[in-house]
Order: sequence, then C-alpha cells, then structure tokens
Amino acid sequence: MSRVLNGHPHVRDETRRRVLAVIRQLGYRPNRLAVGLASGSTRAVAVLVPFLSRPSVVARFAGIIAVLDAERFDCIVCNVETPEQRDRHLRAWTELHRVDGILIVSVPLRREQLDALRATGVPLVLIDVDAAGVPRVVVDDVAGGRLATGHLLALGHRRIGFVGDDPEGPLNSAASSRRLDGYRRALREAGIAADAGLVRRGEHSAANAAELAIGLLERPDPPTAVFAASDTQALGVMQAAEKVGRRIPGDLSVVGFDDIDTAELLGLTTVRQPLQRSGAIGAGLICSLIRDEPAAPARTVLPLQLMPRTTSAPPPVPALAGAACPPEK
Amino acid sequence: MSRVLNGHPHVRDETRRRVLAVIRQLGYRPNRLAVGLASGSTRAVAVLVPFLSRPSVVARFAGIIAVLDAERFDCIVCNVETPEQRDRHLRAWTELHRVDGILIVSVPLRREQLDALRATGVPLVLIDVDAAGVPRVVVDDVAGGRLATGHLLALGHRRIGFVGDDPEGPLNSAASSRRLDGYRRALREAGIAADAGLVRRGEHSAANAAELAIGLLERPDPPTAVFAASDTQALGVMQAAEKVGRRIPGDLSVVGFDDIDTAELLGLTTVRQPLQRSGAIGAGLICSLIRDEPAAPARTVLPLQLMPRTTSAPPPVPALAGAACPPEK
DNA sequence: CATACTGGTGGAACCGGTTCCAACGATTCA
DNA sequence: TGAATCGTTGGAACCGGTTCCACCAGTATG
Repeated sequence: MSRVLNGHPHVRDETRRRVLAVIRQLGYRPNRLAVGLASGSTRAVAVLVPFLSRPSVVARFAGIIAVLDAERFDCIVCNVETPEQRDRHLRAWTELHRVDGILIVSVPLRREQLDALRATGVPLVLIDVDAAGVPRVVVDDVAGGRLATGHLLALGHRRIGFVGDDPEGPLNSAASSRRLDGYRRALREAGIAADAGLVRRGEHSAANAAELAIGLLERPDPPTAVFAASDTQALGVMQAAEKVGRRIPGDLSVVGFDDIDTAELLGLTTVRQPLQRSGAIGAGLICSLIRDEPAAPARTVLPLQLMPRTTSAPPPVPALAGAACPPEK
Repeated sequence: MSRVLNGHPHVRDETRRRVLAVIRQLGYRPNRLAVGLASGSTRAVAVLVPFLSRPSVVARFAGIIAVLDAERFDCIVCNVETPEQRDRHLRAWTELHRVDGILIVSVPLRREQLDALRATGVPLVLIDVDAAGVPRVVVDDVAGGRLATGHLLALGHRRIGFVGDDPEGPLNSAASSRRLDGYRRALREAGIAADAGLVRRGEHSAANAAELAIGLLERPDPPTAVFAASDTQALGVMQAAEKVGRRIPGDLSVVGFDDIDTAELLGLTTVRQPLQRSGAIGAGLICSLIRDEPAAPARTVLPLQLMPRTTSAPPPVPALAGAACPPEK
C-alpha cells in the first residue's frame, strides 16, 4: 500500500488499481504523524513573530507562508506579545523535537536562547534580527535612518524631530534604535547639534506616537519635520499634526519607515524596505537548510529605498527674519 | 521515563531525579510525532484564511491564535488567495489525517467540500461563513448594511452610493453581497427607488474602490454619501473624494464596515463587527469540540455596532432650490 | 534444460513514544 | 506469621506508517 501511494515503480497496474479501490472503499486516510515518524520528518516549520497585528509583520509573514506553502511545508505560527510568551515557545522548541525548521522574525533573543536553539540542531533562520553565526536576512537600519533624515535635510529642514520605539520596551527589536542612530549621524554630518528634546520614544502604536508628537509640536521651538521610525508611528504623527492644526507638508513634514500599504494610500513619504520579500527569502533559506543544500549565506542584506510622496516638503519660510533661510540655489 | 516526564504519581523521588539527570546529560528531547502517534492526538489545529494581508482577516486571525496558544494547540496556517489553493488544502485535509481540528475563516465552500470535510470526522468550525449544520460564528451582514445605510438616511441623505466586492470574484465571501442587500432594503423602506447606477462592485482593494468611487462621483447626479462594504474600500472612497476635490464630510459622507484599526485612526464612520472576538470564539469552539465537550452552539451571531465618527454628516444644502430639503426638526 | 536475472509482492523490523500488565519488595491487616 | 495491599518498576504491546529483505513466478542467458 505504501508502494502504490508513493508512486513506487515495480507495481503491477492491476494491483495498483485494486489497492486504490480498497482505499477508497474503506475511506482510508494515512496518518500524518505515523508518516512523519516513520520517514523522519515533520514537513513543518515553526515561525515566531511578534505583534502579528502590525502591518509590517503581517507583510513579512505573508511572504513566509507563501513560500512555505509552495514548498509544501506546514507553517506553525507562534505570535508573541510578551517576553514570557517568547520564552515559553523557545523553551518548548528546545525541549521537544517538533519541527524541521525554525524561523524567527523581529524577536530579540538572548544569547543563551540562541545557543540552546542551535544546540538542538534544528535549522534556524532569522529575519530582521541580526545575530552573528546564524543565517539571517536584514536591512541596514542605520542607513535607513540616514536616508530619511537626509531627505529632510536636503529639503532644507534644520529642526527635525524623531519618534520611535522605547528602547526599554520588553519585546522591541533594536531596529528603531538603529534608525535613531542613523538620524543622529545624519544630523551630525550636516553640522546640526543634537537636541535631545526633539527625540521622543515610547510604545509602538499610532495613538501613542500621536501623543509623543504633540509633545514635540507644542514646544516653543517645534520641529519643522519629524522622522518616525515606522509608518504606524508616522500615521500617529500625522494625526497629531491635524489635531493641533498643523498642515502637512506645509507646516510639518513627516517621513516614515517600512512602506506599509496605508503609507501609499495616504501619500506618506517613507523609507521602503522589502517586507514581504524578507519573509520570502527567509522562508526560502530555511527550506534549503532543511534539504541540506549548500550553505546559505550567513547574512543577507536587503536594499532600502526612499519613497518621496506628499508628506514631505521644504520647511515653511520663517515669518520674521530668522536665522537660516532656505537655500536659494 | 514517560512516567516521570508526564508527572505520574507512583514514582520514587530519587528515581525521578536520576531519570531527569540522565535526560539532561543525554540531551534527550522527546519526539513530538512519536508522542502524538502513541497518544493519538496531534495537538494541532489547521486554520484556513483567505487574503491574510487584509486587516480584517488579520484581526480575526489574531483572535484565533491567541486562544489556540493559550490552549496549547499548534496553529497551522493556510493562507489562500485562489480557489485552486483552497481546493488543494481542503483535499489534503480530507486525504490525510493531520490535525485535531479545522477552522475555516471567510472562505466560501462548495457543499461537496463541506461534506467531504465532515465525513472525515475531524471537528470543524466556520467563522464568517454560514453553512447549515456546522458550528459557525457569524454576524448579520444584512442588518449591518441596513445599519450603515440607515445612518446615512437619518442624516438626510437621499442619494447614497454603494461600493463593494464583485460577486463573481473567485474567493469572495457572500458578506459583501449581503451588506448590499441590507443597503437596498434600507433604501426601499425609506421609499427611495433603487438606482443601479449608484451600485459599484469590483475587486477588493482600496485602489480599485477608489476607481469605482470616482465613477460614482463623476456622474452628473453624484451621490452625497457612499456606503462601502469594508473599511478598506471606504478608505479608497475617501482617497477618491480627495482626488476629485470633494470634502469629507462636507460634500460627501462615507461609511465603512469592519472597524479596522485605521478606521479609528482616520475617524471613519463604520459598522463595527467584533473581528478579533469572532476568531477567539471560533477557536474556543474548536477546542471544546476537540475535547468532546457538550455540543457547541450551531450558530453564534455576534453583534454589530454603528460607530459614528467624522466622515459622515448631513448632505450639503443644495445650491439652488432642490427637491428635498434637510429635515428641520 | 539448469541458472541467473527481473518485476512484483508479502512480511518483519523499525520510527519513538504511551499505556497497560505483571512482578517485585515493603507494609498493613487479620 | 501468613495473606492482602500498596507503591514502584521493568517490559511487552501498540500507535500507523516506511523501508528493507526474502521470496515468488516468469523471462533472458549459457
């Protein structure tokens, strides 16, 4: 029976037909667990994602499952919203052999967790997490931060605010902080002194980003532009601007990061990273690792691209003679 | 060893310690497949979702995995974007016994597929799909359509457009059409003749909805309000309004459906359905079915709620003496 | 015509656990 | 003191497949 189901050669045609008939008649259905146990593979990949409801994560995830589906792997999703959940899943994976491969997306790991995972011998790929020694697909967030800030500088902005994730947030990846690094570096290179008051960080949600932005806009010397470390936060900034009566981009320019669907819809200027593609590439890597194919590249860096849209423009001309005038070209 | 791992009683303390020591020393990890095979359960639930990138689907899905995770079930996701993908997965499930339960979200099934699935004896729950004889959790979309349209009528609108899904779309659930039914019914009850020219249906995306809306707005007798069968489409309508220079809600009112995150962010008036909760309830049902607990209710209907926000207002006062005047109260 | 292949088939061993039964020594009870 | 009971443990059977080996009849070879 195994022979006919798995398309072995050396089976007489009549026998095959007879077996198939019996299978149909009995309503026989192979048991996936038994198949896996006997053949030694689960045909399943586990995926660890944080905050699955965030659009950027969804986009990555969509890329992942598309590839896994095409490769005929089951995809077991584990969404984590707290460090405890993360730890529970990671522990479960190290203590129980259950999948052929593991994919971790945007979840910061402790060194020991990574080591424990690697010790199990199960293929592992990271997406949007940069840890030496593990195949991973990432972008250069520092460069991204410079790209966004550089764009605003080129438009003539001198006071540029930043809104991003709280570095102390329990499950925050380091991406936001790296983008902040890029922002700082761009300012320094432009010869602009860092103003800590223009940097606001907090929980990653549009609503909270809006509050942070209001804090910026209500300063006596508000910024003329804000770089938000994610599009979601940029939307919050836009909402805040509307609330306090600032026009975009007339009074305030806003630049985001990620290029989620809504960004294009609303004309948000942003730094595009290939979210879906990062998932697809990571999934492809894990599949080839499972198949024992030639060593995967240790570190795949995806390109970033500035998407200038309608939320960024030159700063307003100062009402009274100010210090700096827009360049005249 | 099985005894000590599974916390059996009747194991001497010293033995337990000794076994645990050996386990640690050998780096022994139980094999999930063997456990499942021997104990007769996979501890896994398969979830079929369409167009996982849509926010409303993501919200439902988030509710599902939260519950499955809490109940310690693995969640195997199958995202389908074409009927072929759907059929492939359904066939795989009927031909191979692999999960303890199946959850189907917003995917229309043929009667025969449903029957084949039920014939396998695997517990099955539907979310946002209404098929007799299967436990399902749904909302009353017709009532939802009336709710939205009724809101616009109450504001004084007489010419109300509709933008929704193409009923011929390969994988479109019937929800959009039922909302259209509700829209029509509300108009009829208000004594307004149906105008087929005000009903536009097409592919479900904001961009396409924008095109459909432009078709409406460029008519010689454009509507003063549009009911979109989903928030995504409502966003498209808003975008279209902006493009052709109509102000919202001054010139045009817009009402959506679902209440996705962005709706609140942008102040979109919409009909709220408990998306996340629908997923959570469905997942809870499948868990209790797997546990052979008392019969689940055959049909759970979740409540709808109108969320009036800033995109709906009374229609503009006709420039010249028109037929109908806004009610004076 | 005996011998060496070959396609085709049945059956045992095995994958790695769980579960149940039998057997054991130590208590407890009569 | 002997029998019944209990806690504890080893071991066999089993879950439902895959894989490999042995064996069959029939054909090509010497």
